[in-house]
Amino acid sequence: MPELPEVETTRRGIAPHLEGTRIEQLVVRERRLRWPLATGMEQSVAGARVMQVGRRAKYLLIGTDRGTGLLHLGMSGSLRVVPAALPAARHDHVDLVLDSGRCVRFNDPRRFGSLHWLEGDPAGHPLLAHLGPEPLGREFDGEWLYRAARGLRVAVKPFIMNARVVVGVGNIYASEALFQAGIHPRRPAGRISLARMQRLAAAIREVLAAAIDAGGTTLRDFTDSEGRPGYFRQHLRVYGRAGEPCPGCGAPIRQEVIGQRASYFCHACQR
DNA sequence: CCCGATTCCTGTAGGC
DNA sequence: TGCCTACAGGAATCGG
Repeated sequence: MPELPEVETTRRGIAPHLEGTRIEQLVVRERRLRWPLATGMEQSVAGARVMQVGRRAKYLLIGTDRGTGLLHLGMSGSLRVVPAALPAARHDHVDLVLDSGRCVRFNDPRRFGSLHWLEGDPAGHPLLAHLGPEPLGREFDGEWLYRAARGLRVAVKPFIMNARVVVGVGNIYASEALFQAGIHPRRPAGRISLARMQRLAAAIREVLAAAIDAGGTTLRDFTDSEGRPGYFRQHLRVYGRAGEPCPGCGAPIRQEVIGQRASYFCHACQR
């Protein structure tokens, strides 16, 4: 399930293969992704030289001399760097065929991913324009969270998963960060003190940074650009551990649905 | 504006 | 063993 650490792991894996190369061809086998691929995208992309591979929220931005590829992995998407001649497998929807003889291959069984080709400033695109700060960036801190939460009654877990508040925090890391901060996931966001929001912001940063260091979390699908899983799963303290003892106090970890998402927490340690 | 519910999709796990 | 159903989840969008 690609969240920010998995997308960043993917970015780091593909960037050295893409930067400085030319995209000879865009091969599309399936246009029906989260949004249908624009007709004519193949013609727009062919021949573009990749300048840099960036990331904003969970989007990868492939910056070229003639436009920007905006790619989202959805929840089951992955990118792999493979020889261009390797036969495509099931769910291999798109190839970026490079002049190096390799290609970057997008596989996505559930097709929640997306690919757009942007000409002009990517930041102005509707999908990017209203995003909140990067959790590992300078403008994100407890004060930001505290201010954003004024007057809100929504539970803090969906609050931190809202991309207008802060980007990149998905279901797994939301549960982990709230556990680390000692905050109950159902607590109304607007009823959390500044001091506790500072703990929460620190926890979000720490959890995400540690997950990036581990190459992301592989629950089922996720692999990096060379097909390897991430190793953060073994560091998860509450996610997916319903009934197991809390690492803090030993009480059983609870699983409840909050905001239509499975949430894991310790009723004793998180208030 | 706020917020909960719904929607897209398919592989997998669990129940019987 | 095999069938059927429920569930997983990012995030846009809808409805109240």
